[in-house]
Amino acid sequence: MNGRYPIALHILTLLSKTELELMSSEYIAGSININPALARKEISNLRNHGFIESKEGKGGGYSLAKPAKQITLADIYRAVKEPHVLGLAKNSPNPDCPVGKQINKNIEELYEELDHAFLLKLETKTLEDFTNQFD
Amino acid sequence: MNGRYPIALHILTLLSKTELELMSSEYIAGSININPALARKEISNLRNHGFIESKEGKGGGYSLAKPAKQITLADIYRAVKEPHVLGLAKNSPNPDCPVGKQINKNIEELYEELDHAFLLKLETKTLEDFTNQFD
DNA sequence: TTTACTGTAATATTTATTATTACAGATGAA
DNA sequence: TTCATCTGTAATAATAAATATTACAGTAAA
Repeated sequence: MNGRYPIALHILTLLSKTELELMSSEYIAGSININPALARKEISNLRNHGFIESKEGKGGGYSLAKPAKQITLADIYRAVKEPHVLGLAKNSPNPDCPVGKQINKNIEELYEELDHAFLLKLETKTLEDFTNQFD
Repeated sequence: MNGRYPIALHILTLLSKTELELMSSEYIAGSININPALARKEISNLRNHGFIESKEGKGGGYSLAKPAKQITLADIYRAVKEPHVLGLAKNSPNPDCPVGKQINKNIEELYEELDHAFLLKLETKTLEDFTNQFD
């Protein structure tokens, strides 16, 4: 997996911690130490998932769209997730091999189960729980 | 994450399924549909972790080093794993930001807990369980 | 001593991720 | 109205990671 999950978590933590009305993408990007355009891209995704509200124009910026207590870490995961927690090989296994011809189905089933267990754990934690760990 | 986990699982499934004494890297690579050198590289890693035995020279090849029942999917995960199930950002967050200066510690703690829960689930499944799903 | 394997390194290629640049559109304020 | 400041998004470039390829030394059986 790539760095999208920690970045999303960072963004949402910032928004849940600020007393300011709106926070700019420049400040957010500066805190994470990434490019503002990249920050806006991830923010845009999080906004589409209903976590963030934005206001355009001068004095615009971002804020949480709902209380941190109502956002679980599983919700955030689903907003940025890869197809599966464990990686997928992009090869097409050999259909003439007894193992090759069945392995994709069996891996798929295993992964479904693992993803489910993983989300169950993430479900128990809210953004508020996470941000409460900060001073 | 990348395709190493499914590849490792594929290799070990093949070895647990074959009645042949030794299986060649060429056959293994052919079943997965990857390059033999890449297969040998992952095999080499799995051998270092005690899952596979190899024999060099003419008529050489690979076999399981211990019964599939004694290998859990968690063992395999640990042999190929990334630092964490969820991705890490490689950026250094801004130390002048109250959130930025603490987030790495808090993410690290979260990830430890998630990895632990994830491994607990993988621990319940053996390679034998997985290979039993094949005809 | 030839043949068929593994072991491993070096290199090339491809793909994925991240960064950069650019600019249209929105909004508030002078 | 017009300027300044912000978001939204696309296009492109740069970098990094994953994978493929090639090569060949070492080993062991026939």
